[in-house]
Parts: sequence; C-alpha cells; structure tokens
Amino acid sequence: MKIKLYNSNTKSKELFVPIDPKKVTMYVCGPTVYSYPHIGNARGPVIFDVLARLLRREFDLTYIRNITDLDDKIYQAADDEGVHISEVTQRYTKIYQEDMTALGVEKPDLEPLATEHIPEMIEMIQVLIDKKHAYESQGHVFFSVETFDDYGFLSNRTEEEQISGTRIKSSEIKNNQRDFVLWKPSTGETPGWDSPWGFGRPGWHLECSAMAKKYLGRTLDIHGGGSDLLFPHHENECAQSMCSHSGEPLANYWVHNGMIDFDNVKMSKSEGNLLLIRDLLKEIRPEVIRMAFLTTHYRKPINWNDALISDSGKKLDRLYGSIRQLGKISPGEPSEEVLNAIADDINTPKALSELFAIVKNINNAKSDEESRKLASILIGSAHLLGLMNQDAEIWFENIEVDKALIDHLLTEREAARSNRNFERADQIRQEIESLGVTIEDGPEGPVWKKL
RNA sequence: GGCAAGGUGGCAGAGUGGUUAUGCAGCGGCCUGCAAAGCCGUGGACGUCGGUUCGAUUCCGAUCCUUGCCUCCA
Repeated sequence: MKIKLYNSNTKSKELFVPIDPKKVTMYVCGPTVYSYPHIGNARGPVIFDVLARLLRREFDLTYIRNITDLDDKIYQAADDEGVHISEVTQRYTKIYQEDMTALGVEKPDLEPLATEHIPEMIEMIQVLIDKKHAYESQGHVFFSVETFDDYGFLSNRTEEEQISGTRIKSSEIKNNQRDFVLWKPSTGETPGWDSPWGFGRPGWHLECSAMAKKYLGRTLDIHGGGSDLLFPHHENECAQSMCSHSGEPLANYWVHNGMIDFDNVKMSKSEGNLLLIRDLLKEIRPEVIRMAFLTTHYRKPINWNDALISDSGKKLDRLYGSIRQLGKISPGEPSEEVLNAIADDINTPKALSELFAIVKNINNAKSDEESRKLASILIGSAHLLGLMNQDAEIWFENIEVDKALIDHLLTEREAARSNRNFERADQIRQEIESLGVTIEDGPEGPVWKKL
C-alpha cells in the first residue's frame, strides 16, 4: 500500500518511504502536565493514533509520545497549590492518560519523561559546546544560531522573521538575539540538576531532541505535533539535533495537525476559552468527540460548536444503526477504500464517506448473511479510525435511564398494541419519551434509544 | 507588516480538467395502526475578474475576503 503524507518541511504531499523498509519510527510532542488537557490537546493524539493504526498494519512501528514534566508552568502550578512538583506532574499525567484512553487513543509504545533524561540532555549540550554550536554565559548555555546556516529551513523563516519571534533581546548574556537557551540556572525553590555549568535545568526544546535520539536514533521517519509548534519549537529541535550529530536531518517527514477554534476564535490560553476534555465528557460521549475530530481533515482548523457535536452523534447513529439488528459481529479486514483514504495523508473525511458506502450496502443487502459479512468489514474498517468499539445496543441504550422502568412500559405498550388499543400505546410512547427515550418498532419487536 | 493555509449547495465537509462525494436538514414516494429506522426518487455548489483549453469548481494570474503562525499554546 502506498502511504502519502503532507510534509511541512517541503510543503507538499509525499510518498512515505521509511528509512528501514520494515520499521518505522514516529515521535509526537506530548503534553506539558500542569493542568487538565483541553480538547485541542486531544486532536493530535487522535490523528496520530489513526496514523499509528495504519502504520502498524504495514510496519514494525515504534511510536513515542513524550510527557513534559519539567517546565516553569509546572513549578508555578505547584507553587500556587502549595504542593510538591511531582504531585502536580503525576496527577496531570494520570488525567491526561485517562482522557486519551476515554477517547479511544491507544497507548504509544513509550511515554518518556523529561526529568528522567537529564543526563542525555546534558550530554547533548556538551557536544554542542564542543562543536562550537553553543556557548556558556553566566550559568546559561545558549545555542548559537549563526553557526547553523540552515536555521529557519523548517519553518521557512528569514533571519529577520526569526528575530521578531524572540522575547529576550541580545544582552550581556546573549551574543545574538536569535540564540535560544539550552541550560539555565535554578535558584531558590526551582528544581535543578548539577551540570558542568552549575546547578540548573534544561531549556524547553531540548528534551525532544535528546529522547528522540536515545530511543529512535538520529533521524526519525515521522515527527509530529501541533502546527503551533513548528516555530520555534521544532525549528530549534532541528538545530540542536542536526548540529550535535553530523547534520543528518532530525526527521524525514514533519506532520503537523491544525488547531481547534471555538466559535471561530482559536482555543488558547491567552483567549481564555479552553474547553476541557473532562468537562466535555460530562455532556458528550467520548466516541462523539472522536468522530468530531475525524470529520475534518487534520490539517484544517475545526470550529467546535454544538452543531458539530450533534452531527457527529448522528453519524454514529447511522453507523451503529446499520448493524443493530445483526447481533454479535466480529471485526473483519478493513475495506480497501477505507485503507486507501487513510493512507492518502490521513484523509479521515473520505474514510468516513467510505464507511457510509458500506452502511448503504448493508441496508440494501438481500440476505442476513450478506449483511453480516458487510458489517464485519464495516466494523473492521471503523476500528482503523478507532470507532465502533462497542455493541450497537450499548451505543443506543447507553445511559443513565431506568432500563427496568422502560422495559416495563414497553411490555405494557406491546400488550395495548396487540389489543389494538392504539390510544393507550401512544400514551405510553409519550410517557417513555418524557424519560428521554424514543421507541422504534421493528420487525423483531420494539427497540429504544436515547433521544 | 512578513510567512502560511483557505474561500464548495441550508449546515458540515471531501474531491475532480468533461461523469453521484458523503453526513445532517428539505421535498415527493414506499414501508408503518401512527411513528421511527430503512429504502427509492428529487432540488440546490464550487468568492470575484481575467487567461490557458474543445471544455475549469479543478491549472495560471489578478483581486476581495477569512483564518492561522510570527508571544505561552496541541
């Protein structure tokens, strides 16, 4: 199967060819664990989860998604709460993992912690200093951007544009405004580690370079993350890694997912419009959230609103509705069309349309046997997207309703119907609907689902 | 201002140099005690202006508009 990916580096869709024809390495930037994850934090994991599922069919995949448990925002959060830093990082790591599991995201092969790789980072800094790509200044170590001619190649930024993005101006401690920090001193309560340059902590770009190298080697097949990480984060990762090696690229394919807007405004800290996964899950079933992500191609922005949620739920109704009367179906091999859609730069909207094509065939099938065969393909295909993981009955009946009461009323209604007392039957229908459940009379008898 | 992406039918959202996207919603019909689900049929689209072409929503140029990145961010 030919897999194509849009490479942010070349700004074009390319045929995916791994370094090793049998093995693939993928590194995706994970969360900084200092608060509850919002839905924007979940889009990437869901998309790369779909990509991982596809890649695992073809290759021996090693997928790493790191946990950033070393960051000033974490120290701030711990300080605000008056608790130990590890309490904050462990709590939010656990919450993040729970939320991802809820959304059907399979675990990566490894979730390394930044704090467990300080020696690797120090080693990389030392190499950069030895190679004259970095310099020490007053307890800090800076990467010297002018020593790397290609700096800016990934994000396609000129020197002037790079400067406009720096916060700290050239000063007595920095030679060049573009230089970024590799190591900085820690004082007071701020955590730190001993290093050749004094007690301190690493800069925020370094962990990915160090951990990617340790576990996956010098050049990754795929490096992923949100599009807002392209600059400066990924640009700086490239600079560090390439200069500490011999100029080999950090990754052959750079894959970036788009952002989520909320009422057409980007969801971000500065906008104060973060929608937490945890809060959303109180109202919406997790599979609906996943469906909402897959509705739009991963590189485009998603506008998050009630219509998206309701549409996504209805799509799942149609998928599950097609297999509802078929009993237990085990997943089969996915359809070629669905596979090809995902292989074409993770075109999940196209893949969904292929799923609906199968649904149509199931609904038109002439025999139960044919339906079941198609349903098996449908479920196998949906699993590639991480959908349809539960029984159709559970999808429709799922909920906090009083099943016993509804079943009782249904029995009563059936009795009324068989006596052709339709007035009573409709009355009971009203009663049941007031409980938030609707009835569908089918050839096998009535079934119900949540409104 | 610089860089990047995009403007598709009522909404969401793929795709294509000439042929039905798909889902939801609408309309007509079948089915049903009534419904629902499902099925059949149906209307409605490619921002604007030029160019290339036998033919462009699809390629090229211009223009208007939108959005993102350039500061923490996924």
